Amino acid sequence: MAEDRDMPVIDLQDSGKRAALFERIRRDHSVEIAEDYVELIADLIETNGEARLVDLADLLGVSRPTVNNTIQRLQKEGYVESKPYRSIFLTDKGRAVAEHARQRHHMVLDFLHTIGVPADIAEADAEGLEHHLSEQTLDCLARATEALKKASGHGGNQS
Amino acid sequence: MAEDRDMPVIDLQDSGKRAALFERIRRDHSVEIAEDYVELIADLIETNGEARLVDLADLLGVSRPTVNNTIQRLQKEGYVESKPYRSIFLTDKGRAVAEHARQRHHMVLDFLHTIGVPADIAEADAEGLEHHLSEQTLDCLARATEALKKASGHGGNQS
DNA sequence: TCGCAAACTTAGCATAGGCTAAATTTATAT
DNA sequence: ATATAAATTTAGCCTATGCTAAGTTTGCGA
Repeated sequence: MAEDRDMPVIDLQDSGKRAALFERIRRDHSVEIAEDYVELIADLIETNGEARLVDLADLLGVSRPTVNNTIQRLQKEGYVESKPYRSIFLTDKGRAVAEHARQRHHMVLDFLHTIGVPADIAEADAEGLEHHLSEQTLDCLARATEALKKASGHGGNQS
Repeated sequence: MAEDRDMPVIDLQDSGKRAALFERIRRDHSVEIAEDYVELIADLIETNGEARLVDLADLLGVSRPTVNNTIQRLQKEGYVESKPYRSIFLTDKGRAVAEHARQRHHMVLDFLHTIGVPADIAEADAEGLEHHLSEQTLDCLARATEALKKASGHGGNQS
């Protein structure tokens, strides 16, 4: 009744559900960059005392104007604060996001190391994975990591 | 020597390495959509006998013109073939990508289920995660999944 | 067969993120 | 104190992905 054509076997009635998944992916993309920036700004402030545009550009591997653009967006969205020609600071919102991102990053990394992924590959993959984990999954991942550590811990190392 | 300013504590010498990670992320984005489309086209062909633009649009939750645009890009890049006003087919290259994507999808889903993520959340997260796993990590993930199944299932349902 | 509805395409627009080149501001060093 | 270098911003461009509205084409049913 919902389909006028030839009633395909695939679940087109449920397309709304499936579509929602992809919608989340698209939404996530806009958040990913915010997280990467904010996390990096937090790192820079912690280690350097301040976050300069030029350092962000170098570390992210993009041009200065690109960073400038993004910082202005992040400022509009309330993650960062900065006055013209001055360095960049996090808002409370930004700090919260950075903290959260860092936790996820560490957890993913810990997991990847535990399952035997070489450090450099783990670093690279974590960067991509960390933005796509729900709280639920993060939770389960932590438990699984513990389980695996215990399992391999007192028997020895897995190959 | 490399830094003219005040020699920050963070590893700016190594910014090239870090930048490369983010570069990969950015590159991945353009591939993600291709994979999603191609995977879905394969599904539709398998279940319906053909992949229509209108079904892709419904399932992806985007407008028809958007699908049309993307299909034209994918055609230029050699993943799909289609003549005007006709349905969409995969090239060999497209089929290979679809197969690969599907394998990763199943593996990620299997893993998430194994660590106890509820099915609907697993579906949603898998959609985001599956594009960011290197071969190495995929391999380790498969082994970890087996290990966890064995550990938790040795009284139960494991084949 | 021929009209109408569904499917597809085109046109025109918006936003995000990328770039280079050219201002502009800030900071430094002589 | 001021020229110059470094950092930041502005301007203008590009591509990808999204949208709506308005054409085309296809194909089905009366």
